[in-house]
Amino acid sequence: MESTISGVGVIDKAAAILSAVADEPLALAGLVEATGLARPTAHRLATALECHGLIRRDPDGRFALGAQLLALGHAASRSWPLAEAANFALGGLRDQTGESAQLYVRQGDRRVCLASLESGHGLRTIVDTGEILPLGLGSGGRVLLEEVGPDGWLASVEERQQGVASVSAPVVDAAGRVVAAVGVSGPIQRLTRDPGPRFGPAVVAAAVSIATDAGLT
Amino acid sequence: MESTISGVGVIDKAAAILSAVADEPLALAGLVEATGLARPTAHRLATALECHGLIRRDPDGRFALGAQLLALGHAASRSWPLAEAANFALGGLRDQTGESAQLYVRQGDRRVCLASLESGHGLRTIVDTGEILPLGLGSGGRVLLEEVGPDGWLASVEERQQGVASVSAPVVDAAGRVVAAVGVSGPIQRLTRDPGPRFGPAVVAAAVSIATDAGLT
DNA sequence: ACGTATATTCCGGAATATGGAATCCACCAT
DNA sequence: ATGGTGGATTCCATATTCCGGAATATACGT
Repeated sequence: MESTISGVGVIDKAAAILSAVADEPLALAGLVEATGLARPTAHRLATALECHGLIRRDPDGRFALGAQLLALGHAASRSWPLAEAANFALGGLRDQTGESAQLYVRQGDRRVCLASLESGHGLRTIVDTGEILPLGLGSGGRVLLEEVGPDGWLASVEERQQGVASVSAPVVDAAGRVVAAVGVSGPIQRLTRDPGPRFGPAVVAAAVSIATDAGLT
Repeated sequence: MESTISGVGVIDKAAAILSAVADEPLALAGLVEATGLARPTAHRLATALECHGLIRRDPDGRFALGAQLLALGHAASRSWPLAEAANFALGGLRDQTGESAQLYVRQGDRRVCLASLESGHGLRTIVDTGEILPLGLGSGGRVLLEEVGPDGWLASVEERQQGVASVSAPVVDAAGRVVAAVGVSGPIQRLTRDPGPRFGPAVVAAAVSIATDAGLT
């Protein structure tokens, strides 16, 4: 029976419960449907998670993500050397380009925003820390899939969102593995339909700077 | 055999691993010491959590909090009606008082910051969303312990941090239970050593407004 | 090349999670 | 009040799953 993905069944189920509940608060019946677990099992695990603050009950009694996850998320970004290093370099990148700058890491078949600084313009792209975006769409995602051009950067225009363009570059570790993607994004009006040549070099420089500052050498 | 606190042993252990790792990245040996688990058990559970992105390995191979926790933390604050309502009311409170404004909820024997807006002053208190503070110290924490004065607010001076004072009020649900604490905080120089009378009414008003907007009636 | 410290895997035994069925509860309509 | 319905919650025997001592592998320093 190799139906367990992590080697520990209970943890697979708990993770399934958390991501089911992450989409929207769910009553027990909804949780059962979303996870495929038996009703007593879903209930037992959800209440167990509730004991540890990973899940809470909303005013209607439905299961929702708990306060402990806020604390852990905060601690997670604090403990990430990459995020510390990035916040400095992203500041420079934003000031230099005048556009919003973000850092993404891969998480399974998606990407998570590790750090984000917003442009001062009224019209700007907004991505929150912790936000999830697809891997295949947008320059940041495709950089994480190792699709990089010969100049070390990759540009995309209206792939993920209408009217938005972006330029990203990989942050690589000593072994050459892509560990993150830095990028700037903004409206086509300012970035134009071919933003690569104009923003690429600055983005690549920021990526190198982040890798150095984070000690990936 | 009542050694299990949530009813599901594996979840207790996984939660212990997460909070151990939240303090600082740990090698397996450190994880064993911090949790009291057997080495193989700690390893198996940690790698299982790693499969789901709740834990990652830092460049030195130690266990640290994973990217999925950022995503879940973000989703958690999104799904919190209280946080939505608070961000509006906190803005008003900050503009009205000129000081930093925060919302806390209780999480076990601590409190977690659900939302935070910072004062425009150069000298100001800074608390991040997701940050953890003690329950017993500071007006916000003590409000969560139901210690409220007759006027509906509570002030504290230099309890938690030197030079800082704060005034907080409880957000109560329909049943009268305290579900959160709103407050303003800032340096004694501006708040004085008796900030209650000056800020209390505005804080109480914000608390009521949050309760209403969040649908707690 | 050797020794040490650490991480990782193995595997039999035993505690633990499982889920069908029964129970309880809140709410609504009669 | 009373019966009925849709949910959540608890029970419990069973088998599955997890546990952890011991063996092994790996990385690192000398």
